[in-house]
Amino acid sequence: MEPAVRANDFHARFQAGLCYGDNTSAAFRESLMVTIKDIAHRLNISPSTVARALVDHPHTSDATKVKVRSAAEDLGYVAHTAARMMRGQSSKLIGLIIPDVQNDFYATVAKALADTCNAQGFQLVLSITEDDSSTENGHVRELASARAAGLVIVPCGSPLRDTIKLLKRMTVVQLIRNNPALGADWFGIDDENAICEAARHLIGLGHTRLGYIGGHEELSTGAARLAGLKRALRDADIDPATICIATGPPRAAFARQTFSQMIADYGPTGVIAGGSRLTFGLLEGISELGIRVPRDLSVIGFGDSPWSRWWGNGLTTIGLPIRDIAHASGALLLRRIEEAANAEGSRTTRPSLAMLSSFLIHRDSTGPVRT
Amino acid sequence: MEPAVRANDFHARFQAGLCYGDNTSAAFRESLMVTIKDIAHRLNISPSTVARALVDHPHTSDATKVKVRSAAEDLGYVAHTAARMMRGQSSKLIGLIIPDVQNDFYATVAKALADTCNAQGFQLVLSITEDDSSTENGHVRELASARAAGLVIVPCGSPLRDTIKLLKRMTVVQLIRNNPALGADWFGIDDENAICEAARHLIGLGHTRLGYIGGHEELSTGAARLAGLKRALRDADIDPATICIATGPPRAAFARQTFSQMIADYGPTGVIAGGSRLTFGLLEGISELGIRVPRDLSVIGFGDSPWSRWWGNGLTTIGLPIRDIAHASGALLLRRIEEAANAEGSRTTRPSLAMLSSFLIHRDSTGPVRT
DNA sequence: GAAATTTATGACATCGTTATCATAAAATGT
DNA sequence: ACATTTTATGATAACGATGTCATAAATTTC
Repeated sequence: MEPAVRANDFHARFQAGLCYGDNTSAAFRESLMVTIKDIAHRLNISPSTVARALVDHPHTSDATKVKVRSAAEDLGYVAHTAARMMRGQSSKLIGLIIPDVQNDFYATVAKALADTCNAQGFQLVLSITEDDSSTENGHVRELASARAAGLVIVPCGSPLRDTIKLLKRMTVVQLIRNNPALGADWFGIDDENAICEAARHLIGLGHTRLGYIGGHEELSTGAARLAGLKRALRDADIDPATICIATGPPRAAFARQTFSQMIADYGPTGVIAGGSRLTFGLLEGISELGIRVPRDLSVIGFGDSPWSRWWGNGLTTIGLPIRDIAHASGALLLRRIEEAANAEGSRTTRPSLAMLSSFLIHRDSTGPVRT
Repeated sequence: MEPAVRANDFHARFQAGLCYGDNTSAAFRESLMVTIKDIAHRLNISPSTVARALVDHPHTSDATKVKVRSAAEDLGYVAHTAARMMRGQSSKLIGLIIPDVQNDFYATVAKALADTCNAQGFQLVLSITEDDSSTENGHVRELASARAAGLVIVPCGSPLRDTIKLLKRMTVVQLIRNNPALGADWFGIDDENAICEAARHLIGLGHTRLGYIGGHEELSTGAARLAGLKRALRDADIDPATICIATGPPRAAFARQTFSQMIADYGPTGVIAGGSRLTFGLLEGISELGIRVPRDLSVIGFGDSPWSRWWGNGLTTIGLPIRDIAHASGALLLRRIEEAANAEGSRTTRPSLAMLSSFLIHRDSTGPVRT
């Protein structure tokens, strides 16, 4: 049915495919290196004056500004960010450290932050960890080395000590997951209530053979979501030991495998995913096994995607105000950056921890239990 | 007189007790500014020696290396990328300029390139244009300013002259869309054949009332895809004037609106989307109008997404070797960067243009025309 | 054991920009 | 017209790391 990606005539074409480029010789590369001194030299004025003219310094005559700007344009001058940065404390870089981008959840965050950065003259450095603490460390180290003005991070379960040490010195906003060791601001979901509500929904439909696939408990989200599940169970007088709870790496593959096993070993009538990537894996598993939803299984996904309503007759999901979180965290980060720049020294305000509510979106992947 | 507070003062202050244990006070911020001189000062050796020890220079004794490393670790030294960059030509930044990230298509590219960069010690700067040439220009300018080592770009329809001027000087690989004015390498899809194959599929099923929603013709992809459509029509002796062809901005909103109108005005029995975001909009339109697929309409999407098979009974799509393209373009970019670094000056190799084939994935959103 | 060689270190200049200060030129006030 | 302010410019010194050179120390060689 679905052919695997063909390694088509790629190589042949790659090597054969040539076109005729007119431009380019030694000159063009050197022209990128046009410096303030070059402009100064050409106009027979001092570098200082050129620098001032370029940044619209008040103590500069309009005539000079015009002259300089025109010469700069002419020579193709492009300011050297690194040299500029040397004088200031920090760069105009903002880091975004997330486990994944191929996911509406994080892609939305990336887009929102990119917008925020863009509007304020920052550049966004995208770092993907895949939840690996060592990769995470590498990214954090590089961002520290680049003197990033700040960063937004979805920290992995147990960051390396070095990572924590570095992050403590930087302007950081945590997203989704909260690691108190960082003492940093946090924007997240009310995870406990999110899962609690979902579980209640299933219980309300008569389901008692429940399955839950969530992220590791070492993740703040993993723990909170699990707590929410247990609260719902307690409230309904269901012994948690009688249902099937699985936690592990928050990846699609884990959910898919776990689900297969869960079906074989336990046979739940309702299942909840405790993460966006886990949702994806769960749906894959359901497709694979050809399970009829909601006839034979009720399903609730975590995080609403644009395609959620196209899954079957619509996937019931836990909707998240992810866009709000992303925008708010970006705005907060910028504020913190400004604070750090102005109030050189002690930070008075304490880390703010903000939690936004989720909202269950009822669609047709959940239904009353069949007897 | 006395220069502003220097980083070297950190130690003096620390010992004078001006910095208190609480990690949220002045101390931690300044400690990020630990410099090679600080290490040198503490060990009573010269900065040069410290620098050499840190980069494992051959002419350095092991004893010194150990001493220096330990002191660096101790003080929490983090190399200052910008300062390092000053001597070399270019930074360790690689730019990725794409219209969008909230899209499997581009998200996959971002992931692949991030991996490639990561493996080679580069950092990925993510720039989102939303197909706006002015935004694009801003991003390119900033990347030039940052002396990015190279960049991968999905150029927008008609880049500003300034953008082209800048790009010509940089190490660039174009993705998907090809702008010959840049004289840069390009990796793309065989767009013409992609759409041609799709159209033939519909025609083969008996459809003659066809709709096509594609990107602007000023986009190289828009033009090629349209050409493919027309070729299929010509081969089947269908006058292009008798079907409904719409081109516009490659956004979901455009496709959604256009589709509504197309249904009202023309009533096609088969429709093809000429872009990944257009596909999304088309599907939205179909949902909105409650059209039964493939009973009343056959649909072919552009670009296969993980959720494509979950749409209805499966969406027939034009599959793209996007991962291959992304990886290959990243690898090529790195090669070009290396070339540019070594062969200081004239570039001998000409821009390569590589085109990969798409593959139609037959699912259940296409069927024979009803009579 | 002296000369030649290798090895380790320090002093200094440099990358491109900008902040500081000093100075020159112009504008203002009396 | 002269003193005073304002305004425009230039010279210089940083920012932090590193490459170049010179020199000191350790090693080898005859």
